[in-house]
Amino acid sequence: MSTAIDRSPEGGPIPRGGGREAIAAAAREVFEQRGYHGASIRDIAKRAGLSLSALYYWHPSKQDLLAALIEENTLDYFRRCDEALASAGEDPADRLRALVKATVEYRVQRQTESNISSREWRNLEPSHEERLAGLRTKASTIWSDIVDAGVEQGIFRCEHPADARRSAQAACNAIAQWFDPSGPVTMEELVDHYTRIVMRIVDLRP
Amino acid sequence: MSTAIDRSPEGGPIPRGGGREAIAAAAREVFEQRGYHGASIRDIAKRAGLSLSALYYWHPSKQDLLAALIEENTLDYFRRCDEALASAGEDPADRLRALVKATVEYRVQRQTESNISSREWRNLEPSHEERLAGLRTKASTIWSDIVDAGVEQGIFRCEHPADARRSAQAACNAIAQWFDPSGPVTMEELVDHYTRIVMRIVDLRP
Amino acid sequence: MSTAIDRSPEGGPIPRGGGREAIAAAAREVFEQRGYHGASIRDIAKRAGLSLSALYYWHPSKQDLLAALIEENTLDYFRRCDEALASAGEDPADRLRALVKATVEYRVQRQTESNISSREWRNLEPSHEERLAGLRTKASTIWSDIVDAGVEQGIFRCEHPADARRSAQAACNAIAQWFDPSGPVTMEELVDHYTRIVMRIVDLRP
Amino acid sequence: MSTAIDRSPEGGPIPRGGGREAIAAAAREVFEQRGYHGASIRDIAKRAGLSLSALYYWHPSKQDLLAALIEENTLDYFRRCDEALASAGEDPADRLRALVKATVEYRVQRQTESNISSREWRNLEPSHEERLAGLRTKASTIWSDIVDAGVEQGIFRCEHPADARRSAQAACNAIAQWFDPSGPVTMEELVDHYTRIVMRIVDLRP
DNA sequence: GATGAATGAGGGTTCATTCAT
DNA sequence: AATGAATGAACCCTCATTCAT
Repeated sequence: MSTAIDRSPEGGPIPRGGGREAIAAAAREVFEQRGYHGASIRDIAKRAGLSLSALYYWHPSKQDLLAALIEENTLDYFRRCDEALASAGEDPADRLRALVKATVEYRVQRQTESNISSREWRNLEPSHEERLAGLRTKASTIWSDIVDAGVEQGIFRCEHPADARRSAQAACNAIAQWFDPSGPVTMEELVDHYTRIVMRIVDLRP
Repeated sequence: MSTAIDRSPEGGPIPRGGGREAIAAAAREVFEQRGYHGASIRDIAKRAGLSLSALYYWHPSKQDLLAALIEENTLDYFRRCDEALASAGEDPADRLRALVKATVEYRVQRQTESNISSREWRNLEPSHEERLAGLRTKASTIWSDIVDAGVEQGIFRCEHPADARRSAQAACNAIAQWFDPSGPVTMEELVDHYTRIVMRIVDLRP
Repeated sequence: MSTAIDRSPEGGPIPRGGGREAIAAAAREVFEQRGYHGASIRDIAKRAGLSLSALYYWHPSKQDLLAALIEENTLDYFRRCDEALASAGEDPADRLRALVKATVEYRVQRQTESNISSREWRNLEPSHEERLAGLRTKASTIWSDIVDAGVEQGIFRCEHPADARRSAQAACNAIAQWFDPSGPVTMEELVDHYTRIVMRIVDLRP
Repeated sequence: MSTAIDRSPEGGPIPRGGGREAIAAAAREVFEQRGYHGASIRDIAKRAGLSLSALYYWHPSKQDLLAALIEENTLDYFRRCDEALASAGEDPADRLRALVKATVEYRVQRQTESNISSREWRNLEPSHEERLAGLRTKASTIWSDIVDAGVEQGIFRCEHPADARRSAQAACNAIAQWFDPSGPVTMEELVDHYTRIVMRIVDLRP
């Protein structure tokens, strides 16, 4: 239901807290809907219920805002992965199941953040890209470490672990693009489906 | 027919044949590098070695240019798919192998076009989006028809065909994002790898 | 007399010619009146009777506009000096008289340009400053060459040629700041007065 | 009394005594380096080591800050002139020597202040300009009174006292623009040089 | 087929200033 | 005596687009 204030085409205004977080929340939505270059800083400010200049009080530039968002999202995802893996034991199959579960859940619960992170990396300027390069690497190694271990131990029989890893990641990441929270599929079901798919991709034999 | 050679990855205008194709070629590169909103019509004209107004002689607007590109790319991809499927027989496994082959080859040979199509659909304005909606649908059904047939016939044993189809597509489409033509992997190897992966995703049992 | 169009607080609009020169003329006036940082590119466009974007069609930036103006002014001044000196013979006293005449006339006839050049050098960004550094040097040497020659030949008896040169230049340059074209003093008188003063500064003895 | 030491030519906040003077010192530097319109009140606050709002506690606006600075500088200069003239006797030549000495010393010792005063008068808004108009006048009459007296008494033989006065002032004032405290010329030498030059400008005959 | 010149809207950003605390 | 947070106006500049030629 739209409010009297014309600031939000859908979902109502977002007065979730003081400046900094209100802006971040608004930026997440606008960046997701319009993309980095299609998003105007004025839209973000309006959506946040703040003036244009207030935005600059909290964030030095549109770029920094994007970089901050991406960094925050990525760290949040890693935190979830690390927690899941910490209680997953040593077995590569168990670890991979935990990683798939953490990833699918993140893609579903943090759909907006997932889409921003995957689409807008390319719009980071060199300085930020370099600063965050380590995160990109980790996003790959967190998967390949497990897949490689499983292959080494003979648990996963896929012949091309690199492509298997890329396929598994691509499949899980794509969820954020099409998942409809109001649709019939639950997150638990998705976790189940994608766990099976990924296990077949790496060719786990029982 | 445009060749693989007429691509200049960085800098320098492209004094290809006549206006229309020069503009399309330039637009492909600029849209891929900067994204639709990040790309300026001036950049495209400059890259095409033409004046700004010449561009408007051939294309009525930036939007139309994008829509034309996406449509062209998609039709090209479908042509390849249709050809491959025409000579593939009736067996769902054979047909899926043919589709994977056509898709992987397209992602490798038409990397730029692939990336534009997947990234920039969202920047089509409603009128164009509606006009091209059928293409989007076909991009799914071309896969799901085969997967569903295979499942029905008991050839593919995957329990969740919709998710299997999405995973297979996501895996193949992602190739355009990371493939490095100067890297060690050949297209033929990729076709082989991804065929195996997709067959495992749909759970083909020999 | 002000016109119906509200674009010029004084002096009426300046439709002296096509884009480029109209802008330069407007920029000269606005830069002189408000200084570089105090001048807004919008004011300049309005004064030139053009849109804001037309200005950018002709000049890539406010900085370039300033640099172009300064360069143009300075070259114009040097042209006058060179002509005057070319027909002045070898005698340092004659040459200095010619230089004073050329300078005073330029300060009077090109008052606006003179003031911009002297005040706004400091607002040139490094790249432009470096490019134009040679002009700055010449503006000094054109004077000091003559003064030094006169001192060497015993014609000028001033003990401190460097300070004499600086004083003479400062005196002549200041004219542009206070000269009132509607006042009682004519340019010819000024040339006469300042010639005498400069001759005394370098201590010419008859 | 402020000393010559409390000047930090580049960078670093200035944690001098209390707010008011810290701000004035910072403003002097920033106004000199960037000019009134090029200077930002934020730069000044930062340089003063204070918050933006603290600056507004002490000075009601950027304009007032500029006016206060100019007034202070000018009064300081006049104080020095008056002291010098008070102990100079009645002879116009002696008085002129004293004025040159006081002026050159001020231009050298208060280079920043000199440059602000000469460059930024034009950026005073009408109300302040009117209030300080008397100071501008005095800056002229303090020189012309002496020159005129000398001419009347037949001590100075220059034919055009007004231009002589302007030239002398321009020569002395320019010192602040080029003087390099780390250079080879001492202030005492400069006083000597410029005294001779001014005496020749007014055509003192021994 | 193609151009040079121009435009109005909007881009990101900085400004001097204010106000509750 | 000083601050952090916020504002509206204005900044320089770039955008997609148009139009007479």
